[in-house]
Amino acid sequence: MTLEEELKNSTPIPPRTRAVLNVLFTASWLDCQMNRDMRKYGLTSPQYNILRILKGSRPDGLSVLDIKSRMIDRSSNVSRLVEKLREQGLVVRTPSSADRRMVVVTITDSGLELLDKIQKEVMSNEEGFPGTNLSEEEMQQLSVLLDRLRG
Amino acid sequence: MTLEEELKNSTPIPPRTRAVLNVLFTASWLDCQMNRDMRKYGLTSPQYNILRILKGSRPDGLSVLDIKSRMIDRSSNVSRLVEKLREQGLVVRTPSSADRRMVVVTITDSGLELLDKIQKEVMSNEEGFPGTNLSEEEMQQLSVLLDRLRG
DNA sequence: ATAAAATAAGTATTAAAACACTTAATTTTG
DNA sequence: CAAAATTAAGTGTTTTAATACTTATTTTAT
Repeated sequence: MTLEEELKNSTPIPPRTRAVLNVLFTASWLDCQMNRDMRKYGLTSPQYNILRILKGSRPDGLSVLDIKSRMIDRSSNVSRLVEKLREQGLVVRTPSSADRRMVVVTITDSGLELLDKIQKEVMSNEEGFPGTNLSEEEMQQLSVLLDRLRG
Repeated sequence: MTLEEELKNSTPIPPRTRAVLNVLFTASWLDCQMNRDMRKYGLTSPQYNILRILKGSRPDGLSVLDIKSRMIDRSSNVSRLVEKLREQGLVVRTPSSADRRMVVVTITDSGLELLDKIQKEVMSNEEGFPGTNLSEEEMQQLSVLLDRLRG
């Protein structure tokens, strides 16, 4: 379905505007799917995002600011999101002894298990996620265009 | 700047995941810019979106549900957004005589003026918006890939 | 014609985002 | 070394989003 069909637009949209709207619309569509999928596991999509980041920085963990700088949506309030994850036992907060302002956040075994389970069940599910619509090369091409769009 | 640089990712991300993250990240970046620009005019980005939709459906206007179906972010609460716009005199709500459940929303002259002003000042501003980073063909190519990604 | 189902809009409530502000610790500078 | 500036994390407050629910109207089915 093209963007014009999705947005029921009668008049054709100029290419640049169309590309911008399409990025926004596709992201909203993806986020909606992700939130729906994550919900089953008691997570929101930014919470999932944090777990994914922390998995990649094992076993050291990351400070709150480091997490923030790696997040997709940088306007998120990381302190509160981390606290929610901590309540569920998915991460641990360790005050840093080197710099006592800092707190190092680490993913727990339980958090890793949940993340692996989600990635196994959801991300690899062809229906639940953008699957075989684009080839691997086209996926790469898409990323190149997006990287360049941002300048 | 590539996504890996933006997200400070040490390990390379597989193409499919990278494309998905890239769409989400780029959209967040765009939305952030839009919100910053719209703010000067007393609008949020979904409010701007509604004005843009209503401009395209002059002079008939649209029902609340029709607006919703044309919006980028379909989870928005259109009733309340329309009410905000009405308070600012940018749209008018007219109860439909054919179906008294329906309300037809129309953009006012004042709304049109504001929209034109924004599009003139912001959207055409090369700095303020994704400008010449991609050629027109590449913009089209990007849209084609995104349309296909959604299936 | 009437009861049941469906639809449109709006609202109430809860959860989350946005934004500025506070506190505590560290670094810089004079 | 001490005061000022900077940095890290967290909190308070106001908006906004998400979800389910309510009301009014219209359509469908009996």
